[in-house]
Amino acid sequence: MDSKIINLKSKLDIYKAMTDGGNLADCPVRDVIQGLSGKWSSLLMAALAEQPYRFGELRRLVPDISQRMLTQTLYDLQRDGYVHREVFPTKPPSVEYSLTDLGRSMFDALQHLLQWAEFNHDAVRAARAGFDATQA
Amino acid sequence: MDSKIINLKSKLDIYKAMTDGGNLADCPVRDVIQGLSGKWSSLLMAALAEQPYRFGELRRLVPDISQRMLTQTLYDLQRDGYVHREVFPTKPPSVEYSLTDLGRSMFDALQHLLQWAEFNHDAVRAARAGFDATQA
DNA sequence: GGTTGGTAGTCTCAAAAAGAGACCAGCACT
DNA sequence: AGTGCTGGTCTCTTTTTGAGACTACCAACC
Repeated sequence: MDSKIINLKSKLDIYKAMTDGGNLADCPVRDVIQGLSGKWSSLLMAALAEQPYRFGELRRLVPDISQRMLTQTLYDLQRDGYVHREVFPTKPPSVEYSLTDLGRSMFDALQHLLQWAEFNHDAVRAARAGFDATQA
Repeated sequence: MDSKIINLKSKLDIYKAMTDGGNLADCPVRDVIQGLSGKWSSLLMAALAEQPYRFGELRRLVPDISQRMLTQTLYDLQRDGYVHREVFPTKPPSVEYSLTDLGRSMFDALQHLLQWAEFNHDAVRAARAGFDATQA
């Protein structure tokens, strides 16, 4: 009887230890990553890493983003300290977005993933095709 | 008269050149990144990078994921070739998920970003607090 | 032999997020 | 006066996500 109880107990302990020890569920990483895991975040970071852009330029540069999502994603990136927003009081006032130091630092890390993606997208596409074939 | 037309034209050309030349909107990177930009993808990758897990183990390991999203995210990761799914015909059949070589390769790149996040989450939290203060 | 608990999921419905597109005010050029 | 540019906001619809009930099978327990 006890053997089973011990089994169960040790299992729970293992899970608890994992949750505490692993860096999976504890907030710091997730808290930061969630801000970058949006559909447009990495794309806009890549754009702004190249050079500063104005709102309308970004909209034209990424034609399939809606104004609403562009506004909101830039707002989120600004809030997290990656992007600097500067308003110029020209006749039609223009707004320029640029990376902060923190943003550039983060983009350096993100860059690895982007390069991996560029390099291995054939492998991923092949995997998808193969998977879909076996499922059909 | 012509000067303005030329201005407009050159502007359009610039945008066009950007769209073609930049790696922002062209699909290869986006196609791959979108698969990783889900809310749970990087978290599950981190878990499986540590060791293989079974379905129920992952569910307990990440308590705030719903079964639906766990099923679907694992499915997507498997489809993109990052995760291997193996069914063991035990009495209650168990399913083990593990990283493929492609998955490990991708996680190496992702790891940079995760480490950056762990290292800089104080700066990000500070930026958020400061931003929220000025907006209030 | 009926209850409980473990396996890995699916199904349905509500809530949240994203996309599409109208609308705004102000100014410049025609 | 009409058109187009600036950077947005507002509303409506569609998609995605989350919460949780439900399936089916088996094993142990009472």
